[in-house]
Amino acid sequence: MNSLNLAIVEDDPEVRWLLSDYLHRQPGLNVVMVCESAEHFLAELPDALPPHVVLLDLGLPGLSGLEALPLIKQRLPKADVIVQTVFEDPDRIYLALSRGASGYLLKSTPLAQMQQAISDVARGGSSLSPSVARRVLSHFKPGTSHHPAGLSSREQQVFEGLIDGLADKEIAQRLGLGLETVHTHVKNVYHKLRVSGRIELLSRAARGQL
Amino acid sequence: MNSLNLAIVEDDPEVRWLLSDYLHRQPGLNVVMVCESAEHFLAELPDALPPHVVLLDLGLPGLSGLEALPLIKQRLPKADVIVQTVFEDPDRIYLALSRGASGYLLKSTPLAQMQQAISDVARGGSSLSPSVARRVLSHFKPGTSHHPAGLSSREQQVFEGLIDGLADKEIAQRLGLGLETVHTHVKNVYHKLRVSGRIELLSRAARGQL
DNA sequence: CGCACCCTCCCCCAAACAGGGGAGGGCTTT
DNA sequence: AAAGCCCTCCCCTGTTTGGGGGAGGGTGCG
Repeated sequence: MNSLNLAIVEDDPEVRWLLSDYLHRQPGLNVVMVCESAEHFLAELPDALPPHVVLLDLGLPGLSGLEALPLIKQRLPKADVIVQTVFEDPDRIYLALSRGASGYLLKSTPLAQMQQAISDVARGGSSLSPSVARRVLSHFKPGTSHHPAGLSSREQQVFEGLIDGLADKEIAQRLGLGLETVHTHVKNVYHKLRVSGRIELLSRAARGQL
Repeated sequence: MNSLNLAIVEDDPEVRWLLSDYLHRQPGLNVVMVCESAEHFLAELPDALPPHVVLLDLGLPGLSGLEALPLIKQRLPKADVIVQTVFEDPDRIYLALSRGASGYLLKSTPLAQMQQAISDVARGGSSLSPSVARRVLSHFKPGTSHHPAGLSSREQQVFEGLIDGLADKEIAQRLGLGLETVHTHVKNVYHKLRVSGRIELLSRAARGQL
């Protein structure tokens, strides 16, 4: 059980060689598949030892890594997929993570850290390159994510109160305003964000659509 | 410019000594403050070289690290704070990250990785211990978050309707129930999740506390 | 069998919310 | 000076929520 089955999916022959060569020599690591495309990987899956960890390049020709991810997770629900790429844009990161990637490493990652990441995910952890982690964390900072455009500064404050689940009355107290004033701002916020009310607003916020 | 000013806030004398001793010897690292409490740290800030990175223990007596974090970020907006703790619970992680932590390391982290983390954040990255990263990533998977325990199956369905921002009437239609029935389920969901109503429920969901 | 739990539906009522209107004062831009 | 936006407050109404009660039928367990 100490042997960890690893699959590598990477189109660049040189990188593929480097990776498989290095990782193959690591004790406890068993490189069971080395594929040049997601299609090959999926096709060869039934014939190979099921991998515990898949190292997946995002920039693949044909079926991209992003498209392949859900398919892989579907076939191997228990496997951990580490995504490896040069791309650092928030969209790709978000998509990869929401599709079940257990790690997101940039191609600049040294081989030793790559190996570390593999054993981290195998132990039930996750691994992110520092700059990727920074982007992920910025999602959690209220100041960064909750910034709908087009709202006046007062409306921003009222909006934050709404997100915090406060009643109009409480927002009024927090901001030192009259209830009716808050009511007006709230109505304007609804119009500008084109929601029908608090509940739709919060529901969208809960699902990251704001 | 190559010298990185570091502050350490840690109540355990032994850990404090270990950290400061090790980090002090690293080239390019300049340990400018070593404090046993957040209060000391804040008090001594004006007299010291402003740190670029703060290593902050969460389990401090008096002002906890979680409480101190916003204060530190307020005084040193450009500094990166790495939180260090034994705690691995989602609430604490979420709070620390939303209050601006640039890293979240468990106390089990080896000193060498600690140093790596410090230079990572100094370069504009972030660093998370693998198990923490896993929890953070699970936030991005839609399927994982919406599964509150203790709800009956009907209540689960009603709960999903609530998250989707539906009114009782709409939930009733979706599930083919009477309005009053939905009303009852909704009330039970509130009680079980201990929220005062839809708005608190959605507000918590929006902030990942559910 | 009794008990607990769930699902279903009903009544009542106070509070909050949504949406519509208006109105005065300030501020910048044209 | 006029127009436009923002902030402040007030009026009205109907609908929705939230919280309390009860009640009948189902299922499962000891």
